[in-house]
Amino acid sequence: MDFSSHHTRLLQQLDDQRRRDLFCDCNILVEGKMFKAHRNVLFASSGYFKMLLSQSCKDVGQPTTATFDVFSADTFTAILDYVYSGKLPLSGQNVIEVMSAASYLQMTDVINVCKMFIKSSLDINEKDKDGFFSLSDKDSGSNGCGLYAAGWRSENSPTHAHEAAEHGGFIAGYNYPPPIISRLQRPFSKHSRKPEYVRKHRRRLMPEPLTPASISSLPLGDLVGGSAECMMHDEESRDCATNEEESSSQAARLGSKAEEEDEEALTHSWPDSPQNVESGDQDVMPQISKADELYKAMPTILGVSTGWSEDDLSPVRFKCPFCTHTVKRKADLKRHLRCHTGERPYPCEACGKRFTRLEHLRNHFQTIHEAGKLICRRCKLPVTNMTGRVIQDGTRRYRLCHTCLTEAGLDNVSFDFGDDQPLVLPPESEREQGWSFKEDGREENGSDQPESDLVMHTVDSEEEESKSKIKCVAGM
DNA sequence: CTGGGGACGGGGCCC
DNA sequence: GGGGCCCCGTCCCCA
Repeated sequence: MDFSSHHTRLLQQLDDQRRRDLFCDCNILVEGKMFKAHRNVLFASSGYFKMLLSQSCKDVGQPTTATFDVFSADTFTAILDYVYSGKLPLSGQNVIEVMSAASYLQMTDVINVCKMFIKSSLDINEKDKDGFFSLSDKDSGSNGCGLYAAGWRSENSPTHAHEAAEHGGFIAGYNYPPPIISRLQRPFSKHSRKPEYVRKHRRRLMPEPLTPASISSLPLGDLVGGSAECMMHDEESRDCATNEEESSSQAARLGSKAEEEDEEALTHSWPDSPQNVESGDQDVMPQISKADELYKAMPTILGVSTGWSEDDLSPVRFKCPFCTHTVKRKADLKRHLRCHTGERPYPCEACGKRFTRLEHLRNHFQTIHEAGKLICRRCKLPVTNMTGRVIQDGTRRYRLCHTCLTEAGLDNVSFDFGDDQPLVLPPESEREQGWSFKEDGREENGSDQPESDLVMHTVDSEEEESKSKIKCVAGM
């Protein structure tokens, strides 16, 4: 007896009943469009509905009606289809809104799949050596469109994979329970005006990108608007190309890898794109480069012809797929993408704080840990080693003039910061744990050879001090 | 409560 | 393309 297909058939039956409006006891009104569903199915699929239906459980005999205005009917259609089929039709155009809606509805597995879709589309995550799922053009047919399946996955779910292949997409399988998303990336940028929540809490959020809960609290328009606009030139991508063999193999690999890596991946950085992405949007990006691989993996990042203008003689600008921002250079786009991915490849060895750029790290280190500013922190007057001293306060260093030292009662304290006395770094466990970034296959965080190993150089004379620079042993 | 300053993020652009 | 510099905007802290 084939037990493994039982739940599949059961789900198909329920889906059939839903489509025929049989035994539906829950009405969901989205943007004026009425959806019928079974409350027990919704209850089991969504934390939101679980709460909603729990509160209205006394009225079991009466149909429950829920109204949503925070996402579109199309989005809810995709989600409802997923609930009743385990297959999630994702594309670059709907993934953000689906993820946002899933966050609102507290459907963690859907969020996971969306997150993986985005991550794979970005292809920033290091291509796993043993074949971790990556949505390259080759996989997705240069369209960023895939058919994901999550949940209800049997141990050997060839049915889904096969169906996905038939749909021209591919399958991402999950086993229940899906891992809890701990972090998501911020799909905002300076130019797609950040929601008030993000702007107000940016500093607090920076070490940890948005959580699903926080995303759900964000205005949907901010999530959707930029994305939708950015995907406008993705018309040709609507046709999901097929690659059955790849789809199946990817699905199989993903099924085994996704669950164990998902949580980790969320807290990891998204290192640079893989080296072996093959096909791409050759019409737009004929050159093969590291950045191209990223763009190929996210085919909506394309050169956008904006025409010639007085201010900009360059006929092509590169458009961010997550916001309306365009840049002249691909390298600038690559840099810009970090503000969406949350990638922070440059950790401060002193305090663990991570930065998107080496220059930011350098500035931070010089300012915070190297007492690089030759001004008295207290009176703001210029200070030299002759007129003041360096004070070490934890991992912070700053300068005080002799006057302020006296006033602070620190004039008799010995501050002997010789060259042989490096900044005392906090234990690894106490440092801020953020992204663990890999580049060129080298572990950075917690490894013996970090990418940017900052070495403190304390000098005596100003002349030497001016020469004192942060030494980035590797990567510089 | 408010204004100033520090720290930081991000864009433009040069080398 | 990467590194770096400059500039500006935002947020937070503190007086």
